[in-house]
Amino acid sequence: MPKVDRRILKTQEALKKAVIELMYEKNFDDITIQDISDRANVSRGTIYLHYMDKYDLLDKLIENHIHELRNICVSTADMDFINGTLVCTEYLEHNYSFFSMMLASKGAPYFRNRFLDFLIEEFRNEIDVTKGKNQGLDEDVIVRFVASSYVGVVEWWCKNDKPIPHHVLAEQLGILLERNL
Amino acid sequence: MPKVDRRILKTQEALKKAVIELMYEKNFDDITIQDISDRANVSRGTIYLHYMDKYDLLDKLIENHIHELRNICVSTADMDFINGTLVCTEYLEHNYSFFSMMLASKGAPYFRNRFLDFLIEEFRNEIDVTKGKNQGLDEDVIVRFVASSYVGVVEWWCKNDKPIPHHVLAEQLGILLERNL
DNA sequence: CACGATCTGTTAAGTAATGAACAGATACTA
DNA sequence: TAGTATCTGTTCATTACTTAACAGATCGTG
Repeated sequence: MPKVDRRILKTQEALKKAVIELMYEKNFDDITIQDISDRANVSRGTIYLHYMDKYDLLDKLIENHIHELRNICVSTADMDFINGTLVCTEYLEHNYSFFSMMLASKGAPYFRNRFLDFLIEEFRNEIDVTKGKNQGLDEDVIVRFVASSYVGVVEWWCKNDKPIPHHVLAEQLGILLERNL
Repeated sequence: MPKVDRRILKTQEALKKAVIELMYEKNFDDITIQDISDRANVSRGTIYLHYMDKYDLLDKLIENHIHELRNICVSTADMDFINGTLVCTEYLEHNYSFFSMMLASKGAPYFRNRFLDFLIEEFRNEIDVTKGKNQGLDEDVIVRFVASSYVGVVEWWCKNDKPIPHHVLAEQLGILLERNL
């Protein structure tokens, strides 16, 4: 790892934080590059040193989180579903402002789909339709079934402002995943 | 005003914030330049672009706040004591982490004295021993009397974790100042 | 429609911050 | 005591960010 300059990390952090904050306040399409640079306290031109435009910035922001989740899946591959999911919900908890904004706000179907695709891809590695409880079922069907329910539950959790602690969420989701995979 | 580069403001902000945070955790003498640069997420060498050493940094930090308080005194010169003091306590409230750290921590007599000197200087402008209720009193005595009591009350307020809202503090201090000046 | 205002994306020149290195100071400890 | 480790203050070349300016796009309003 070539170790990136801390200035790069700082401005990118500031920009991402600014976007999240602004998305709480207005629709993404109504957010201007100037809004973002003002909020992040960064020169407007600097944004273009890192991103093509505001859509690219949002993209990278989303992609980062998906990437992190993917890493978590790799590192928890040998855990059971409850403990593996616990690591995931810890990540959700820790980045709650992002996920709740992306899932609870009306105008963000883009992330929901991106999240769903990621989960489908992950669960496809878990499923085995040649033996066990899912023998004979269609892989596409069962994968889609589980991924959709997972997104739905996380959506519910975010939209309702964390009605249960994240570790309880992990436990319950873990049980349900265990039952279906 | 030549308008300073926002990078300068950002690093100075980060450094000041870092010092305040660290002073909650340990004695100022035990804080190293490295601690500060690490906490502020700034390169160590950068500190020396702005300050001579950590004592200079602390000095400037204190001086900034005294300077702001002085400006407040100028801008409130034509208000009565209650409303004028309200603007001051708003400033205390807004920078509570700084003032409480500086006044409530054991090892910070330096700021207390700096604050006292500032108040003496300010009250000297207010006092008139040639007429009114203080006619015949010694200027040094009355100025010192009022300034000491002011510091004492603010110290009490900080050490006891804001036992009353700042505007109540302002009102009561205003009455007491009115009575003595 | 024309207008003023605002936003965009890009450029250029200047400035601040960076990481890495350095010798010297100070402190711990074996 | 020597040896190790950490901190300091400074330097240097490189990089990222800054401001200011620019023309062109978009938008709402008279």
